[in-house]
Amino acid sequence: MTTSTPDTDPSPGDLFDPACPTRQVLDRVGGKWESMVIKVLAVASPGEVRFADLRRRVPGISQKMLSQTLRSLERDGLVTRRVEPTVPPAVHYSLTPLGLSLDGPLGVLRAWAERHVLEIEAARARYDGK
Amino acid sequence: MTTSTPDTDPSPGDLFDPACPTRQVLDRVGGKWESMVIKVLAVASPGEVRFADLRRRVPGISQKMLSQTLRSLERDGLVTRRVEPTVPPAVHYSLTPLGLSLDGPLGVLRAWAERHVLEIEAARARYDGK
DNA sequence: CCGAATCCTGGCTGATACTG
DNA sequence: CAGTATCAGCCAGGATTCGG
Repeated sequence: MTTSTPDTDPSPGDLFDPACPTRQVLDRVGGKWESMVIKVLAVASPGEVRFADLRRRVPGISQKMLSQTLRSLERDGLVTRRVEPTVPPAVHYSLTPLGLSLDGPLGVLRAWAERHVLEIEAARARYDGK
Repeated sequence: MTTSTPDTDPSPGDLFDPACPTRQVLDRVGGKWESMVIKVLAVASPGEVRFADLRRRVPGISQKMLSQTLRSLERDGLVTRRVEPTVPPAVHYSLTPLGLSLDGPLGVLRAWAERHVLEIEAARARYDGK
């Protein structure tokens, strides 16, 4: 309680800023496919993965969503796209150092999720039961 | 599958399971307001916060979204709801131990976001510029 | 093989108004 | 004060088709 007085104003303002870093990252990673693509690329890292391979490794994703996801990740500097000028063209994707560094924090979240998922499901069942 | 052979089959299958723990957590935390509410409650922890206070501390949220967010967090056992039988009624919210434990992993993500947001924005500007 | 373009739908979200 | 109900708009996401 030196200067901060949580009772009056904890001022966690950064989180509410439209340009808040956490907000931006959550918007990115919180999507339906982003985390899966990142994980697949992280597992393959530092190797590259072709579009069709990627699609096979992410069951259920459509071409559209895979393209879209990859483009947004590329835009944010998390993924590198390399086109091989053959016919038909072969496109390879890989994680940038930045993208790879994100896998750590995601891993922490994954670990938490796996450790507590049973409690969550139990709480959910309890809540729904009443 | 005891030996890991990332080249042939990394089998990250758990992530693709509809009941995948990470998926569930991301679906929860990835929402627009969940992370903010959790952070505000974590800052106040172990104290309680009233509905109106909460609303004041999450600028821009509507009553509807706050109610909805709190209910989903309560359902998953992350938040406790305590009703004081006065007139008018006063409702207090607080983080459960489970909810508080989630603030750690979220903190890791926040730290990563703050450390790398400039790189992301730079990459974005670069990508959009071309 | 890669991915862009189009159409379409369900769910999330916000604004407003109402109840206890 | 706390919460619900209703209506309307937007956008992520899926299916399909076409192009390079």
